[in-house]
Amino acid sequence: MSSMTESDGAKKSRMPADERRALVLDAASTVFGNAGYAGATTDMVARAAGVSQPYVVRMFGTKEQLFLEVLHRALDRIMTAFRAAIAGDPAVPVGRRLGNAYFTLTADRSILLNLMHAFVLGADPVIGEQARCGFMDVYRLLREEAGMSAYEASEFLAGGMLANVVLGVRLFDDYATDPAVRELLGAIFPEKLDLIRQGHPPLPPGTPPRSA
Amino acid sequence: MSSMTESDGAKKSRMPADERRALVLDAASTVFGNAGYAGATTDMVARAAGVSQPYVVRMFGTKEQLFLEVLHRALDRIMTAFRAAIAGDPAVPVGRRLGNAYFTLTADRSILLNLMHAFVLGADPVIGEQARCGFMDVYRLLREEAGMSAYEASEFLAGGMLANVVLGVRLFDDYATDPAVRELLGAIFPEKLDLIRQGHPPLPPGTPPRSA
DNA sequence: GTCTATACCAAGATAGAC
DNA sequence: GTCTATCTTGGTATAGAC
Repeated sequence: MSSMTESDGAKKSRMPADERRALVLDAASTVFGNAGYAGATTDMVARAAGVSQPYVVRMFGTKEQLFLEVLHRALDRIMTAFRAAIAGDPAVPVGRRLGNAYFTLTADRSILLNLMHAFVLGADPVIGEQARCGFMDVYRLLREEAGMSAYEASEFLAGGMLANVVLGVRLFDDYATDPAVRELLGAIFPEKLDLIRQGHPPLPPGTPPRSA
Repeated sequence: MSSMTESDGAKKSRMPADERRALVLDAASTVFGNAGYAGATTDMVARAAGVSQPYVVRMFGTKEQLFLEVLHRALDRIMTAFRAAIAGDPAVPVGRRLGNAYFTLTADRSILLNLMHAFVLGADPVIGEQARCGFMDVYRLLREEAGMSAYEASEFLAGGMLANVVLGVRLFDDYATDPAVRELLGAIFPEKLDLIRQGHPPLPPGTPPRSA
């Protein structure tokens, strides 16, 4: 709870800590998602969040801790979305429900991209450790909570990883020009293609275009 | 050809340019594979290759160009290995042959890891572009040269991406301790597990253990 | 062909004002 | 709670000797 009473109309003024924190975390997710852990700077994050660079460091301690928070939030979102899917309509098969849930997550591509950045940094003593744990947590959820077999779980994960790579490599940018791209996207996201065609999916509403 | 005549017993002395260049490129592949493009430094590469930092810059112009060479070499290795597999024994199905070829590539994990680092950097104007092209080149090879359907190709790619992630996140390090890890690896690399168990595969012979 | 020395800049983090 | 100013480190790249 804050002691402030003035109305905050998206102002530059001060706001409750939790709120600003969430704002910066969102910005960090986007920036890290695009540039990766090492490629991103705390200054990029600050700019994207509209605050000063020292402030983001102050809030999260270090750049590494900030990334870890981004990573954990991403893992949380996935686990939560999957659990909701598992608890969903029993008329449709779990795999299908989970696939839909995953596709929905795609709307904010930074979630999946940060996972990938972490996954590929397994050599890092701290990030790598967290990445391993997170990855296996998802696998265990698939096996134990969703009731998938080892084979089904690995097939599901494989599809997810391909989707992540397709998001990461920005294949959608070439959707219009390259027929092979269209064909591949159609194979990866069956019956989602109509959504994709409408420009809906991995180009989230609130994400400002940002290079490097 | 060099004008030198002295025998080079892994000496610190000068050697033909091509040879040193290949040496540095190998080192760069390892270092970039572990730390990623931004996370790696030209100094790490220099150390790993046993030369001075300015020299690696001199040889390749910039860090970015060095990474691009590493990336292209990785793509080359894959395309070459796949084409060899396609031309292989017609008695065994193509998908099987390609899978085996991919598993063999796994012996030098830096090849696959650098691909992943590049794939997830699609937002980068130059690396991203190369990554997109390389990715689609592989897809087209699968479709046009290997004769796979769009569905088969995407399934194959999905399995490959999962394998890459498993390499990146260093799941093999937990092979002994975590039963879930063993189960998953068994599902991903069927009938390769005996090799894995012997410690053979993604722990290549000549790669010095390197953290960060 | 390869090194040493170094210029130069970018980035993370700290101090302290408001 | 948030900023400005700044210290410090580390990293790319250049100059030039051997």
